[in-house]
Amino acid sequence: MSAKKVLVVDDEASIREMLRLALEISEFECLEAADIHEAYRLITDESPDMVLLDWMLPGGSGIELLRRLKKEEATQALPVIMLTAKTHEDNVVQGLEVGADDYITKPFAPKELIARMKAILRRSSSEEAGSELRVGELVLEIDSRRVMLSERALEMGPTEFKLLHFFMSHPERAYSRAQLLDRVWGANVYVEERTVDVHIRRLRKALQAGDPIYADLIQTVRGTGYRFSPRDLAVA
Amino acid sequence: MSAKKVLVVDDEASIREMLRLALEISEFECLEAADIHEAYRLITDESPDMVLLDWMLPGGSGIELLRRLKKEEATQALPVIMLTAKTHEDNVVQGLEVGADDYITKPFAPKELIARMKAILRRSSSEEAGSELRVGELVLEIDSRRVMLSERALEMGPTEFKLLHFFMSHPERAYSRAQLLDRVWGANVYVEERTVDVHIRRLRKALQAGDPIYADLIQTVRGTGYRFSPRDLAVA
DNA sequence: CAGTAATGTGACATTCACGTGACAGCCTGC
DNA sequence: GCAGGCTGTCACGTGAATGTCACATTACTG
Repeated sequence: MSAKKVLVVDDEASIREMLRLALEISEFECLEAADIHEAYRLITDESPDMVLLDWMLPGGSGIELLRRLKKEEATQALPVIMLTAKTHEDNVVQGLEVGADDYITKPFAPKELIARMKAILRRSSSEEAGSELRVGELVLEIDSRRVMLSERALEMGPTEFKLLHFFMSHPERAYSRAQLLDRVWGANVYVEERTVDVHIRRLRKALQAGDPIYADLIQTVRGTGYRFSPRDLAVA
Repeated sequence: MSAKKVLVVDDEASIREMLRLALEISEFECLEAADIHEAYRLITDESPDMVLLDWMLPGGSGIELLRRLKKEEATQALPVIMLTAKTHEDNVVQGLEVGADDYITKPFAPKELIARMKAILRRSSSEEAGSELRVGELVLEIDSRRVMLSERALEMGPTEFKLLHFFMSHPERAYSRAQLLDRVWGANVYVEERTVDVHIRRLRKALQAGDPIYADLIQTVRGTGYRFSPRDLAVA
């Protein structure tokens, strides 16, 4: 994998310097911009893989840039992490609503930032893989929001679809109920953990209706949670 | 989730005391060391989940310990937060280069320290993902929570999995039943020491089901406890 | 070689996690 | 309004996992 380009947008030179250091240690290529105008130029000229964006910037707050990026087709998919000194929930919510992929409050540990960046890059690179996910005869069509099994459509609710989508994007890995709630239902939603069980049940039922073998794709990991395992399908 | 063990390394008793207080309020288990030698002993004996390390220490500065920890395979992944009174960029950079996960300058708010600790633990526990432990044909897949032996999955309960995980992370070393209870079951859990024997038995049985040779990986050290010894596998 | 302490092992009761069906509230569209 | 799909929660049943014991077996001691 070639080095990823990261654009740092912050008006304080010392912070840019610190980030450059941290990024280069982790083998990212680093671009810097001190204001929105410069940032926008670099984005179009250099097409970085990710943007680290300060909330407060001269010549317009960072969120304006974010809004602009998300409005334009070409830059919509560009991952953005907001950097903010503020901890108020409002800002976080506002940032995420406009489309930031993550936010991190100053001061932060460089390593944590790097970790989040990697997580986001991993996600975005695996998600652009076509508009459908496939496991054996099972095909999840993201755009049409349909699931096909051996040419026949499977019936399932929106939650089961999202759950299956998540599982198919993250195979061979056990997730706790809490993690699933977080990733599928979304954070700051409170529902009982056992609710996951019920939706797992519904999803299994839907898969089973298509082909009994495929229900075994979703395995229970006792004491932990669930796992989607195409690997064991071939064996069976 | 069992309480995380944190080792505090500082020569000033008052600071250790303060940290112990803060940590215990936040439900961390706290170990203390006043010098590098003691710190190193505790790290190998108690294998804490994280180290808070003072920069200036008698008998060698903290950074020397850090360097040592990062050089050795067994302790490389152990998260370290540097505590320092100095604010010079140099030190920070030096600390991060050697591999500290974060640094924090005195005086600091306990709350901030705790917050950073949690952030780092969250990361390290999820970053352990993707990795796997391997001994010969035996592969412990951490993120999928499975144990494979010669491509076939082994059946075992959660406790046996944790036990094996611990053993594979700490090979060639004998542990007493008390130590195993502490590490695998978690501190402040009271069960009979002989219970360990039973789970050892179950684990051996699971390994044996895969390949009889592999049951010998777990050796009895009479009068002491048990040892996981891949070394003797090749010999046999 | 007997005696004793330490460990192996099978069985068992209990606890606990999970599967499952039922149901009430909530939307949405008719 | 009501019909129907979707959701979250609960209660109940079941089987797995756990901890403990009793007894068998093995290793040390003198």
